[in-house]
Amino acid sequence: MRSNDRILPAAATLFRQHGVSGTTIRAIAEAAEMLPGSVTYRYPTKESLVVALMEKAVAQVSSEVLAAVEYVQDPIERLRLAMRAHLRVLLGGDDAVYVLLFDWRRLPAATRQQLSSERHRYESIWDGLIYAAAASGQLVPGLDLVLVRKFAFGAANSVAFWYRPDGSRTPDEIADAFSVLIGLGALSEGARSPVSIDMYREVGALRTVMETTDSSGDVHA
Amino acid sequence: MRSNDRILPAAATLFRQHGVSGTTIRAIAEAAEMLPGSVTYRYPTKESLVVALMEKAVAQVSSEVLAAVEYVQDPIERLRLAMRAHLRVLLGGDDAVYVLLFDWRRLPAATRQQLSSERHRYESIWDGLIYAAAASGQLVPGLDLVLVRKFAFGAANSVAFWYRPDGSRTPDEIADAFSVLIGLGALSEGARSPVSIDMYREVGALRTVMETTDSSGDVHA
Amino acid sequence: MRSNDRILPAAATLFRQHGVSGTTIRAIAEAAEMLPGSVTYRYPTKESLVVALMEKAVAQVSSEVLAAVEYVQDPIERLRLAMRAHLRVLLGGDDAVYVLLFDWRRLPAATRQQLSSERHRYESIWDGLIYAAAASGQLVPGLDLVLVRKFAFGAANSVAFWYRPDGSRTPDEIADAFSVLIGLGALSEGARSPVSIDMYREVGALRTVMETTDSSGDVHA
Amino acid sequence: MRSNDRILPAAATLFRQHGVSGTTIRAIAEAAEMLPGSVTYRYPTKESLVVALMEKAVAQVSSEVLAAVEYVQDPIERLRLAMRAHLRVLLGGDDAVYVLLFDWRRLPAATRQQLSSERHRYESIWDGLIYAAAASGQLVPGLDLVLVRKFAFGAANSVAFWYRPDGSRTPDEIADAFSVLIGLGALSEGARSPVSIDMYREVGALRTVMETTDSSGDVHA
DNA sequence: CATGAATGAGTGTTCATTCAT
DNA sequence: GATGAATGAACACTCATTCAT
Repeated sequence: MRSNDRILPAAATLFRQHGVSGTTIRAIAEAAEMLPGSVTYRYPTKESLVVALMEKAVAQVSSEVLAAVEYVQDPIERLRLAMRAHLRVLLGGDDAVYVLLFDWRRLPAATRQQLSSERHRYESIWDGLIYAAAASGQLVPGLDLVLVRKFAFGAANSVAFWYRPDGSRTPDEIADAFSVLIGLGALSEGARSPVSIDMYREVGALRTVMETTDSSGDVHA
Repeated sequence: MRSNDRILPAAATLFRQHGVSGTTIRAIAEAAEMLPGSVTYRYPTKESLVVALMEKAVAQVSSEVLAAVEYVQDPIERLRLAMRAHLRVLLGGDDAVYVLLFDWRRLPAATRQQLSSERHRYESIWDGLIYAAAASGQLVPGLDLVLVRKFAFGAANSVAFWYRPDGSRTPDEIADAFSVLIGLGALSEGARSPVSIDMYREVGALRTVMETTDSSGDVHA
Repeated sequence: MRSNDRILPAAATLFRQHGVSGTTIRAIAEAAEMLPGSVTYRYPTKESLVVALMEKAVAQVSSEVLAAVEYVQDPIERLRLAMRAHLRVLLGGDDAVYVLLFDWRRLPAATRQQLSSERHRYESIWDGLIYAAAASGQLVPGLDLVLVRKFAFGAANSVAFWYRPDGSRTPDEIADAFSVLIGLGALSEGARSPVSIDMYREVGALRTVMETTDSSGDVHA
Repeated sequence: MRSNDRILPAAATLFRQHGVSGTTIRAIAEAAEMLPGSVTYRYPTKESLVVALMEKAVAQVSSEVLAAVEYVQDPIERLRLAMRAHLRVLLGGDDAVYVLLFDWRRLPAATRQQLSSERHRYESIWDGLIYAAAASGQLVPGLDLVLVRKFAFGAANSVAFWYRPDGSRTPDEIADAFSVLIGLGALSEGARSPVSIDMYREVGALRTVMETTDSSGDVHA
């Protein structure tokens, strides 16, 4: 039980960096300061390691999101807090969540099946939040809620591609901005007033910012 | 000159399904109805295949987006049409774009460097579109354009995770729905919610809907 | 620890027969009654195998030569005994020394560098022996010692090309004959010509003799 | 017939540097500024290339040695001139001879058989020279002539390992020194007079010389 | 004559996994 | 619990050779 603590984080970090199939048991063992045989001793197959990692990740993000909205009633506020919690976990340094996000599609079908109940539990949480917000009439009317949900998650999870801890915005600030975009259709509100000169500057700086954040390997294409 | 045509699509499809490191040259050769040595004859290394694929992908998506906006003046309409073109290419069956999107981060740094100029060219197209929209005064002033852009691309690209050609919505409908969500255009018919709010009463029902669209292996956790 | 003992001799024998680049890891594994992966497990690269082999060879020939001259004072006798020891090791069945001799030039420069200190140590032994003989005044003065040394080693090492264990002369006899040729010692029995000058009258007869000793694949062209 | 001129020298040079099995048809083609298929067009197999090369080499060295001794009668002088001619060809830049020397043992038995008549013709030349010298009574008495011959060739051919065109001795000078050592048993002659101080200097310099000549990849062990 | 696309056997090496210790 | 030697299938890649053009 002791070295378990070392294997899982080491595997998560490597999986995040190189993907599951791009990571070797040897590399995990080395990062965990063990021998390959010892890793296999605890996790008989590579897949079992992935499963353990994903179970841990979904449990963590679920509990964090639930805790965040626990004492709040307003549906929109609940969505906002949930988004904050989701991004906090995603960006907060736990590499396990990345694996859950970006290697899920490439897991063998059998493994996906095995993990689906945990994932469904987390998705149900969000389903409830979105349903409640829609039922309260505070979301963009007329849109397919399923589509809204997919867009929201896609955008939120893609933050992991470009977020850098030393950047200018905190996870909470990013989450709040996204909540506005999802929940209010913000761009459509208000008059089509001319933009200020300041905005030009910002757009002019856009490329520069992208160059900077891009060094982490992100693709915005 | 003849088999070149077969290698690239075969590789793209397999890369999309299993990732670059999860795809073997042998598998590509088999899919292209060749021998492994013949694949290596044309693309001396696996990486050169990836590079060729990405170059093709970015060239294609660039030209499609440029063509889509060519004869349109209104900046908002241009953005909306660009999003349509982007999603059309992304979802339209050319697996190469998937690779560009989802394996970029795991490419060796040297390879990324090699491709970065092409990618930047495409990103510049979007920068120009966004800049023009902002300059025309048709966007809500005061918004963080960088975040809006990241949100939009994250959401748009994530469609690739769950889109299925046999689904109920075309790429254009999805693109329009997204444009509406972020306030750029009118709601197209297909993007309207096919179900009433009443349907969502039971969260359990929502889950069923998701399972259907999700079976492609997407994870929104 | 167990199979290590089998890999090195197997590799030495094959390297000697087919050269380093003409020998496959698979062939070595087969000769050592293992699987290719097991050979690579112990010697991660082919080159590391060559290095290990050469290190072993030079250590062995060094210690044998040093042991042979240990209790002898006369510089000429020391040279004669050293030549005996050198040929004994070279011809004595340890194929590793062959590799050291005949594949050295084709090793990658980096590998040669890695091994050069060991080789130099052995060469220094001979330098010392030659220097002492010269200093004792027992060599013909005025000779180019450098050329003598090169001649001696060239001739001695070339014995490996044609020597056969089942031949009529022992390594010691060959060594003594060479010592006589270059004026270092008395003629041993075995090195005396087994045939009279008369036998050479017919050059055709000489050819027959050569063919017999030459069948190991030597070329004197 | 035109590009033949390019293939053979290119192959010889590469064979010398990396050995026959260490040289690829691709590399030869590249050095000859052709394509791999074009090399195979002229020499259907790699082995046929080796055979052509060796035939050329042995023809050349044979004719040069025969020409050198043509008008000379004295057996010892004939040996000396033959050694000069042999070394001149060996060191004179024609890489083909190297192949004949150092890869002969590793040729397939069938190929060796195919070339043996040419080789035998050259060896017979030397057999005649040595026999005549022995019959004239001018060689070291009592030694096995076959052994003398083997030593002489071994020493002479090993010069190729360390000779450098920019060195301090010409091929002819080296050949003459070797002729003395073979033909006269020079070291045994004369009184055992003390060596001069100059000789110490020379021996002291031995190591330095070796270091220098060694950079070509020679091993004297 | 020469090309170069294609082959298929083979290369050195990797890797998840097993198992005796 | 943990080790590390050993496995054997698989991997990316190489290579001499073939052959239609």
